[in-house]
Amino acid sequence: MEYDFRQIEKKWQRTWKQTGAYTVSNDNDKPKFYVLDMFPYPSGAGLHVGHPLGYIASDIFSRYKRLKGFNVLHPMGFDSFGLPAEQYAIETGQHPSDTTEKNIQRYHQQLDNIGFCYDWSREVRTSDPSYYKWTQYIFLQLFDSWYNRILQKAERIAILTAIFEKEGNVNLPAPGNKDLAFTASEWTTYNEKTRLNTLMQYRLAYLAYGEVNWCEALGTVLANDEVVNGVSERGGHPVVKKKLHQWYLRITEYGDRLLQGLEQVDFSDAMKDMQRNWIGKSQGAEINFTLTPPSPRRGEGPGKHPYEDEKTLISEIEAKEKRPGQGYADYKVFNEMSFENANENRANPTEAEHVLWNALKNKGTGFKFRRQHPIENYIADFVCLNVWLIVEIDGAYHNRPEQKDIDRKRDEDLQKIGFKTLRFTNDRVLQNIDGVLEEIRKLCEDQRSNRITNDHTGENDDQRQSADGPSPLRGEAGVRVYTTRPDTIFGVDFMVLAPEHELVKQITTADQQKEIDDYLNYVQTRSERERLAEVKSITGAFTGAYVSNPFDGREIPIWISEYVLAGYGTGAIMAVPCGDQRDYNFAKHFNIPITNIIGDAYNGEEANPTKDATLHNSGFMNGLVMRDAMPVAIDKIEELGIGKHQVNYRMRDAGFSRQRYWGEPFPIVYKEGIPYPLTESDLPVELPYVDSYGPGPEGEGPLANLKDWVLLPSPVPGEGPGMRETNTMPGYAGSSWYFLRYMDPHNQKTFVDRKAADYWGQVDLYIGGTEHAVGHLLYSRLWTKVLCDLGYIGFDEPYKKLVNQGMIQGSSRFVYKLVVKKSNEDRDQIKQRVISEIFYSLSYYLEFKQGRLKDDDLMVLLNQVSGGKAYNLIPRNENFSIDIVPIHVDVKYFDGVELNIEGFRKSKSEFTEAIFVPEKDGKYLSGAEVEKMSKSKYNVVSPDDIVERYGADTFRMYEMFLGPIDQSKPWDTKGIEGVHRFLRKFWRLYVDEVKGLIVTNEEPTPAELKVLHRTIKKIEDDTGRFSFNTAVSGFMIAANDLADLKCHKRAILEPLLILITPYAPHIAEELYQMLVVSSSLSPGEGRGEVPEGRGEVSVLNATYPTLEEKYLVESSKEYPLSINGKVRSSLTLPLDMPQQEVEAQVLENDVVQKWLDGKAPKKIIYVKGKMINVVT
RNA sequence: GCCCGGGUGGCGGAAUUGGUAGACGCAGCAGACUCAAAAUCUGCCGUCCGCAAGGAUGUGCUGGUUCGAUUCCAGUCCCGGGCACCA
Repeated sequence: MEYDFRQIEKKWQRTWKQTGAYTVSNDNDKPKFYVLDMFPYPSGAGLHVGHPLGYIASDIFSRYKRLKGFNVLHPMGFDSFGLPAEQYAIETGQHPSDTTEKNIQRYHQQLDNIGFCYDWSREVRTSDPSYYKWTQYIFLQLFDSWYNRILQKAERIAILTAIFEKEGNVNLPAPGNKDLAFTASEWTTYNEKTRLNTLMQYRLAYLAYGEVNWCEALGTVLANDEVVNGVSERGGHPVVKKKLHQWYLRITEYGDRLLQGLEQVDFSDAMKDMQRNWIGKSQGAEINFTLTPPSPRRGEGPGKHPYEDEKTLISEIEAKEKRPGQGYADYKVFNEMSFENANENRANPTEAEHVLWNALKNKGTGFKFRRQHPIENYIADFVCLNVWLIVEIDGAYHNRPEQKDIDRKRDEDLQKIGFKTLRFTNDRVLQNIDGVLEEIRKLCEDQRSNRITNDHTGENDDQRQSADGPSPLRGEAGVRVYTTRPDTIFGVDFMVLAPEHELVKQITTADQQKEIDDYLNYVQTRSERERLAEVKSITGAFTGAYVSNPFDGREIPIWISEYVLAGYGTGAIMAVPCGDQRDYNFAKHFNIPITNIIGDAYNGEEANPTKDATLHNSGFMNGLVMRDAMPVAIDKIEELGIGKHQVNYRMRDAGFSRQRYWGEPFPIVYKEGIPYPLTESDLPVELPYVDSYGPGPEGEGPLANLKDWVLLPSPVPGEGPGMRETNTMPGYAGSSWYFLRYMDPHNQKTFVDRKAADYWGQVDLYIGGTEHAVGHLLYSRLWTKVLCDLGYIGFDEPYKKLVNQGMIQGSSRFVYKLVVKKSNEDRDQIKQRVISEIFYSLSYYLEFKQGRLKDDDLMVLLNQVSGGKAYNLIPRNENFSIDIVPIHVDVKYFDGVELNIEGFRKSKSEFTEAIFVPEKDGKYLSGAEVEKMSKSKYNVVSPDDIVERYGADTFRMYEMFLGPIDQSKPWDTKGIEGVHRFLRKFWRLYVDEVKGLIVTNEEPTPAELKVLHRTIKKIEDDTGRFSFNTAVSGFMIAANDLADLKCHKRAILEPLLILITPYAPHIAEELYQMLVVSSSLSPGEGRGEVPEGRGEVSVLNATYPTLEEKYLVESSKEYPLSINGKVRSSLTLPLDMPQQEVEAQVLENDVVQKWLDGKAPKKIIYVKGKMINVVT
């Protein structure tokens, strides 16, 4: 009886399906084990042989664990929302749900062919409303949560509002806006809109107006990890920054926990490093350097204020006003004098100011005002810092046209910083103080709402990176920097601001204005891509302004440069050229003198970023090692009140909206611009069916075109109309929690029952590719932590162990085509002309490229194979030259590297008449190269073809045999023969072609038992450590040994079947059934066909054989006998022989005597059970 | 540039704690069976010298530690992956 894998595999796949062999119960006494694959996106191309690698590994492990007595959950599903289906829909007009369904069918079939043990009754599809209902539900939970930094966990919004009512937000600075501050009583005065806007600054899923990665070609925004080198990860389209209203997940709040969680999970170091890198936590200090007034000493003269010329005018007016000096103060350039002026003015208010102040100071508006308060370059009459509102009272001179310009400029300047100015005339204040107050109050409220909502400015939004609450000193004049090296503060030689930094326009001196403007222009004209593509060049400009070093008072010039990013830290750095290479390069380029604070450690030619040098020129820190100086510096900085210890993260909050159709709709409705969550009973918000997938108006998604769907007459009974959110969720939404749904896939009440979640718990083994290191894995970890904090599940890391499978690369094949070029023309104009399809075999190509074959030689060869027609085929004259170029050919036309010429001829009409110049032995050989498997390289191998030709068991074992699971390796179809031969050999241990089953009940010999138990040990060890390739070789060795021993004994062969079941389940089941139905055997007796439908006894549920060490115990060992470390001979000795006797035996050995040549050895090294070495 | 991996026959790879380098398989060569083919089986298979016995050499390169190094240490080159002006 032959090994008929086709019939066997089909039969058992059918049987297992019928008997529900893979159905898993949540109610089981056995210990649980959860094995998960990263579920696939069902693409139109189907699976290639690279995809199942991880699935096979997890399948083997699942089956192994099941045989070892575990209740194993091993599910599969589809990540079926996503861009490609939509792109395909745009191109072909087919609805994504149709193509997705079709693709899933195909995947199903392909996966089933390979014989995986998935419990398909638990299948999930992220695009199925019954699934995404719960994705939407979890989104609502994120929306209804905030991160309590004190308790380090997510809590419900209701808890937050309760706290606000009690104590305002003094202890809970808003992560979305660190300048937001209000008291309990202020909170109680807030209207609904203000409250909701305030809460939005805390929610874990929040809406904000911010800079996003906009991809025009895809018509959507992309998350940071979906942008690679300034272009989209999918498709490589350009990505630009754009400001849009977007949903975000506040992942930055979880930065620390995501970092700490890595300590508890078993991921590869590379994977952990990638995540740590992405999170990018750094410790340092934020320091404020105060601006120094322009000083004549520097020979630049005082910075000339644009309105200095107005002095005459002013004095004129002053004479008429009641208070001399006041007018001038308005335009005074900011310096220390401002404070004096302010104090002076407070003492001398005008009458109108006095009246208004009395009304404002006892909170007549409900908002706190200050008077005569310096703000940047100006002094405001009245200001409410909470809502950024300035109130000015204007005297008569403000009516003059010149003054109006000045006022407008002033208002604009303040507007740029964020202040709104409200102006009243003296008369109005004096005549209608109540009306003025009401107007101020109203504007305050508006300002408050606006400020709360509009503060998410994407990349410029530094508050989202700082976990430590509000930063000091806003509005105080100075340059705030973030540094990880406060110990180097005495080495600061200049400051650098990002070009976009808000201070730039305020501090630039008149002299430097042009230079700065030119530089800003230059920066603006450069796209993101240019900046990235360009080799780092040193550019920058000097602002003309200075700060002083708080420790030694040194004046430090302020520069701007592209190399400082607006989006990280404070957007400004203190440059220490002796310790930072970029600062060094910048200093050299612009001739800025460098201060050395590390003595000999600095060689003057490059920066030295060491932390181990001793500090010089560093005031009170002199003599300290830098590493130790850091806390000293921070303490001092905090003591002086000029800064504080600060933790920064590189990671940004995750954008959560896409302007696409094929994704989860948001369960959100807008009323008067405010987003409201729908209730659970409104879920799922089903994705409406559309016919066109074009973008909506103003960067909105396709859903915005569905007016009927968008407009809700009355979202909540008894309330006004609302508009649906038209964005959809990104690809990672559904995949962030799918592992939970498998545990309880049909639950209608909740996304996973707590009992089911408690039973299955963490995924014990997760297998997938490294490409999800910072995307899916990080988001999935975040969701798990939130759901754990909120009490839905009892663990906060989803995946206990992660194994990354490597890529299977394609092996491309080339043929070498002759082309004729016109050679006497410009390079660009060379016209390639194909006279006929002529292909040279590999060796000619190589020799031609090495110059060992010339054009004429090629012609001679061609003449031979074409029967003397070469010169008819290729018209030759001196204007032409010939060349050979490699072209990709589909691997299916090759047997190894030999071309199947007939098959190739048939593949395309132009090849039918092709001429081949073969090697001397008549074979046409191709070139081969290892490349990524892809359609365009014609090197894709489909698992379907392989399974059809060799069977699923062979395919499974071969994929494992290729090499270590986590390594990338090329596919080589030829090599599969070896594994297939092995399985046939394995089969022949049990079944004879003629006699049928030949398994006997004879007693096994010690040698046979040794083979079995050695194999048990090997397979258990190797499977346990995911070394599947060596396990397969272990099976081969066992089969070879047993065949040599002519062993056909049931006592050996039955346990062996169970061992191989995880790897090759079909053949194992077939043979097992034969053995089971023939319980008493004599030689030659055996059943042939095994009937279908026998589910009650199955090798899938057999008991795993137990290793018995006693069969492996050896009494003697053949030792390698080496002399001076080189093996010269071997010597078999009993293992229990004492050392002295061993040494005596060794000395008697002929080979040893020969090498000793009569001399006594210096030493004999004897390692019991390992080796013997004689040292002469 | 920084951070991780990795360099072993013609090829995929093995050597789990420092102890016989090249398991297992592919490809190749020689042979058996066969009218023939397929299938199967046997032998050889890192390189160099040698008929052989045997010897020399050999895990990217240069050193070191050790009785003994693919394995540990230092330096260096190359390949792959990740991050990339992150202060």
